[in-house]
Amino acid sequence: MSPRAYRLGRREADTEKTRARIVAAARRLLLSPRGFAESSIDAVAREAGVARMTVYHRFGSKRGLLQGIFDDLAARGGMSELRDVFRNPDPLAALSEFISVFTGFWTSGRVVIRRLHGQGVIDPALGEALREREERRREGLRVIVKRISEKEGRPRAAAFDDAVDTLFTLTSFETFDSLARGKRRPPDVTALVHRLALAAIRGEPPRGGNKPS
Amino acid sequence: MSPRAYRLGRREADTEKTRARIVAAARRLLLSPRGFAESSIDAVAREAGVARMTVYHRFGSKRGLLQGIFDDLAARGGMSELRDVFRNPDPLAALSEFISVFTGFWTSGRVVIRRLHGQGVIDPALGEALREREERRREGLRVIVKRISEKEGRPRAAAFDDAVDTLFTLTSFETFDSLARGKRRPPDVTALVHRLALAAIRGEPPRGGNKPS
DNA sequence: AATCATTTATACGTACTGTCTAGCCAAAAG
DNA sequence: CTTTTGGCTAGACAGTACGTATAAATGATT
Repeated sequence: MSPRAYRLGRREADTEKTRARIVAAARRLLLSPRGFAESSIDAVAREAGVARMTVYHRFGSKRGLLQGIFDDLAARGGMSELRDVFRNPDPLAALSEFISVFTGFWTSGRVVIRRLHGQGVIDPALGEALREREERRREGLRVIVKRISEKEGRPRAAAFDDAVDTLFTLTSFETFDSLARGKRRPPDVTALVHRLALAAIRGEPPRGGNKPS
Repeated sequence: MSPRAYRLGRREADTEKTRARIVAAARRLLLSPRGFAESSIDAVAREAGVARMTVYHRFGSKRGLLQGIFDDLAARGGMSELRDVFRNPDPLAALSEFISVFTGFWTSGRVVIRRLHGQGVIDPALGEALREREERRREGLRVIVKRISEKEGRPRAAAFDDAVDTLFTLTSFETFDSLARGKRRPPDVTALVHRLALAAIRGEPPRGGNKPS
């Protein structure tokens, strides 16, 4: 009747290893040209050298597995550097670093992130989960923009949201994925985005009488 | 043996009607909250009041159906106005109109386009088909940027590709979809994008010594 | 040695895609 | 009017995938 006390102890390391193996296998399959088509739970389990049921025990569902992959990417992909960014006293420099960090992150898991985002559009629940994680990026940008406007003294009201949302868009994966093509390497993308970002926070109205109709 | 000559004549109108009914039904289902989950071929056929086999006869596969939906959107969504845009002698004004036309297009089919793009990421073949259709947008921007640089005399070499790709990104569905949130209506998005677009073609280097690291 | 959590093996149920075949129907061709 | 043609339909089938249920095997913990 009374359950006996039981801690995993040494076993915990093993279970973490299987979990990692599954995530790694899924990531590998997601990278393949056929992408999602090859990433059935069955295929992932085989690639990881594990039974199909184990995947369900660890992640509950395919959705859970995909969320696990994303979190794994975020953990490895240099997101930890964000702490340092906000320690920078110069907010404009912080913005620069912020952009660099995310360019790096998108680069590190480009194909996988692209597929995850795609699936996030198809599966509303997964999309919501991914969007939740992205909101931290927006929150970070709010802090930076606030500091900039305090320092430079530009307190226009609606302009604040415009600046934040614009920067959020400019630092999004989709923008990166669209710009990083042809001969343009990640640092070049960073430079491009940086220029646009400065234009966005400068907030000057268009001159020359070419108002959008 | 020798097949008799046969033209559809009046029947053609009927077949076009069924085709339209199927596309409309699919679009309707794609709009529903559950989105793709409810858009099985079977469900589409039922919604259109048509047999499942008919859908296969018309579109060949689910992929074909989705391509059909996209083409249908482009045909209805004001893409025809693009002709007029390029008749505008002032290239900067043309750019303005170009942005407006696409903001309008993205607005008109926002949810459906979002789901199609998502599926385009999952299904490489569909993705290629969609990308092909998008290349016309890039081509149009090349023309506009060329005219601008001729008029304003800014012949920097690499800057040309940068300007085109940046404008392509700024006028993409993803940018629109990211910016059009909260209280921001489509015209506001147009204005935001327009400002950034001008910054992009102006091509000034960032000042103030905040180079991206 | 008893207990517990992880992992496995196997079988089901359900849903969807895509193919095939045979047949129905109305418009076109003769 | 009769025959032909092509779009549409009906039903069955194979293949694949997700998710669930159940019982059992494994090996560390107590």
